[in-house]
Amino acid sequence: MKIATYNVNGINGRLAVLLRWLNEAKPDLVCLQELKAPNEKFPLKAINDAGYSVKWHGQKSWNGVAILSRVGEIQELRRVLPGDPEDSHSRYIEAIVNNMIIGCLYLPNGNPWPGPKFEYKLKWFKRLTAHAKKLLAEKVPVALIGDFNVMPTELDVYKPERWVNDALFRIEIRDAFKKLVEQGWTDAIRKLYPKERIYTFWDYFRNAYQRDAGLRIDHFLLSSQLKRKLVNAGVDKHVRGWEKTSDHAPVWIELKDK
DNA sequence: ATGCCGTGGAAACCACGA
Repeated sequence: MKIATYNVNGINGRLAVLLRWLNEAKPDLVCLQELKAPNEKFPLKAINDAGYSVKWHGQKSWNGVAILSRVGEIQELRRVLPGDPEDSHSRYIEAIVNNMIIGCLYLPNGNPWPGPKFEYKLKWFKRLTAHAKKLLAEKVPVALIGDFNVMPTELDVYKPERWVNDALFRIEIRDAFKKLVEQGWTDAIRKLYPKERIYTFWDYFRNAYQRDAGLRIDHFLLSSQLKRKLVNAGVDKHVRGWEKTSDHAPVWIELKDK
């Protein structure tokens, strides 16, 4: 079972890149973020033709998340993170697939700090943490997957000192991530590669990709039932070098069947 | 230290991203 996450930065603008990568990597499940398309402009036929069924939650211009599967039915559980009826951003979708609960998320960016966007990010993180606790209490295989917009440690940033006042690296956000993980989640990439510099995002400008000036912000958090099955993980870094590509690269994990 | 690049949407600029 290969599960991937990919912030596509506009699913229609990146459709050729997405399809090329799906065909090459052949993930069984995929969590997508930043669709940047309203529900009716989701490229359903192209995704189906690539062999995937899909549940998605779009929004005009911004955000948008989707879960793709080529291995089993996607049983949607929710498309809103609980805790704020006023929140209109499409940043969360959750489903049962292959006897797992998959929570696909796009956490708010939060810049600039300080300000209302940063406060929204902190609140969203608290809501996620509360919901994550309930998911763990169900004692079933569950994964929280997506663009968390946080570099958990200094190992996850090319130049940590330049990012200390950025909303992706502010200590409040790193603490929020730490608190979430300490509920009992496993950061899959760090579990397998505790000391390596691994990035999942490179800015479009200043030749960030060529300089490998990257960030690790796309994560897999696994419950204990899935941690046991974790056998491999990686970043499809070369996809970031393709024409018309996203600023994120796809990230993936492999779980053994039993 | 910075939006230098790139998207979508509206309108030939703006909001937003990380």
